[in-house]
Amino acid sequence: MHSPLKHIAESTVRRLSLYLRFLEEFEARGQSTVSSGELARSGGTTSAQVRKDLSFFGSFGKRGLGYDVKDLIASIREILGLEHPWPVVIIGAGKIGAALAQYRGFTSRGFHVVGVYDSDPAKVGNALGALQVRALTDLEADIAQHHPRIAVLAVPAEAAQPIVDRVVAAGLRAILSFAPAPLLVPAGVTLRAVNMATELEILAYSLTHAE
Amino acid sequence: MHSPLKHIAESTVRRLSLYLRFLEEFEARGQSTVSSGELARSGGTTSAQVRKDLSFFGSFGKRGLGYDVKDLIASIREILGLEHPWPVVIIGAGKIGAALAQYRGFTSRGFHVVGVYDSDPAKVGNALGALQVRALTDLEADIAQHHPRIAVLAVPAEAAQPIVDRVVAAGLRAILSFAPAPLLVPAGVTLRAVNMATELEILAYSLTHAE
DNA sequence: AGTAGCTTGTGAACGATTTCACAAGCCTAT
DNA sequence: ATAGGCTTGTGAAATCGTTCACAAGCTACT
Ligand SMILES: NC(=O)c1ccc[n+]([C@@H]2O[C@H](COP(=O)([O-])OP(=O)(O)OC[C@H]3O[C@@H](n4cnc5c(N)ncnc54)[C@H](O)[C@@H]3O)[C@@H](O)[C@H]2O)c1
Ligand SMILES: NC(=O)c1ccc[n+]([C@@H]2O[C@H](COP(=O)([O-])OP(=O)(O)OC[C@H]3O[C@@H](n4cnc5c(N)ncnc54)[C@H](O)[C@@H]3O)[C@@H](O)[C@H]2O)c1
Repeated sequence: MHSPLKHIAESTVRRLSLYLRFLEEFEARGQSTVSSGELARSGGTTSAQVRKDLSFFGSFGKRGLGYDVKDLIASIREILGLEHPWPVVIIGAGKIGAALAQYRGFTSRGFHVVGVYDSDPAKVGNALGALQVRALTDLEADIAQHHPRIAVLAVPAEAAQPIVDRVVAAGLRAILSFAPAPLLVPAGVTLRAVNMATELEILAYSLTHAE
Repeated sequence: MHSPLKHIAESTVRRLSLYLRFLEEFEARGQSTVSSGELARSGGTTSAQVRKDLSFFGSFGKRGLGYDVKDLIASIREILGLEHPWPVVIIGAGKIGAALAQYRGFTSRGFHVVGVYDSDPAKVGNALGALQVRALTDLEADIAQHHPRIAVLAVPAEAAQPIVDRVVAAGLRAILSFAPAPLLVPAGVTLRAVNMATELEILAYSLTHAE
């Protein structure tokens, strides 16, 4: 695998994550090799796209044969940085925060929720699966102790920016926010925002402008 | 507003949704006009981008002055198709389905949840805010009666494709899926998939490859 | 009425991403 | 050992999306 000096497009990284999912399905079905064409068909893209995406990081296939499923899984996991687990904190133990805290789809992919925090004393101590909601005041001390690498924000929009500032001050460098609020982070911190109303609005647009 | 014969990029539609949110904040603060530059600053983009995005749909501003906040809100709402409410069904009343069913951020933007469905008899009848979970067997009859336009899927991955087939057969043409499964829809149906593990994996990639 | 100061709307330039197309390479069969 | 059939890896071309840069147009002021 070369070290990618070039900047890699987000769309490429997103597709690698998709390929990984399909490869795991191929593996579960006992298929030992896969061609770029098969992978493309599962992912709704083209074989050239699959090969180009991989080519940014190295050369993983055998001409005439395709890719070894297990090897390619290992390679993509390494590219994405998934060879080791990522500890995650969730801030906001409301409806969506509670759902995320108990989501097995995170754990199974190596994202371990090490803490869930809420500012509401009525929520503190509640059990969420194996976890207990902790007081927001414990956040900094817990971060110093457990070194989570990613923060997931599930607080109301107006509470989001102060929380971002706190987790950044505490040393976190990656944030996934579900709050529909514009958030500012300093350079060097990656922020991703999932906005579900926007997703529905894109669907509304597509229905409105369908022929 | 011209009828956009040209295909509009998804990134443009997504930004329009964002602009709408900021415009509503400007309106709430009593600001009556806004320039493309101000809008750009809120949205983390450039003034040229804002103007270009709008220009695909017509000409909404006044040179030297900017945009009238109320007028632009109305125009963007019309572009996105938000002048009328959109009835939505949610399928799967588990943790994430329940959170979505009670999410006020949908209702406030014109997406009305008219039904929540689950195949588990133990869940049927449960209250979710003002709604009651209904049996999956009621789905087709309810769709015929209430004509929802959008289906939100919050069922386990392996249940997702059959549900997609059912809602498509029942006439729905837009689906938002939270299930991490590759889904096929016929031409003419828009499917969007939100994959939270992928979001975290993109963050893991960015942390892994940070200098 | 004319000027100064802003801001829009938009072709054209640029940059990024996707698609094309094919040489290179591997496997099997003869 | 060679041929045939496949599939990769990758420059080059094409397409798509963003940014630039400026003429056109509005308001306010004199
Ligand atoms: N419910 C959904 O389906 C959904 C979907 C998309 C986005 N969201 C967004 O996610 C966020 C949470 O939504 P929800 O439905 O879970 O709301 P909720 O009211 O159920 O939960 C919010 C939680 O955050 C806690 N909180 C408030 N301020 C806090 C702070 N400063 N620090 C820590 N915790 C704090 C509250 O005590 C509460 O427990 C909102 O921004 C919402 O817009 C929700
Ligand atoms: N919990 C999360 O935070 C989260 C986040 C992202 C994605 N997801 C995905 O969303 C989906 C639901 O997750 P969840 O955590 O809510 O799981 P869950 O087990 O709490 O809920 C799933 C619900 O779907 C119902 N169901 C199963 N088969 C069905 C069918 N054929 N028709 C209708 N209902 C059916 C079940 O009875 C259950 O109530 C899963 O695909 C999951 O991967 C969940």
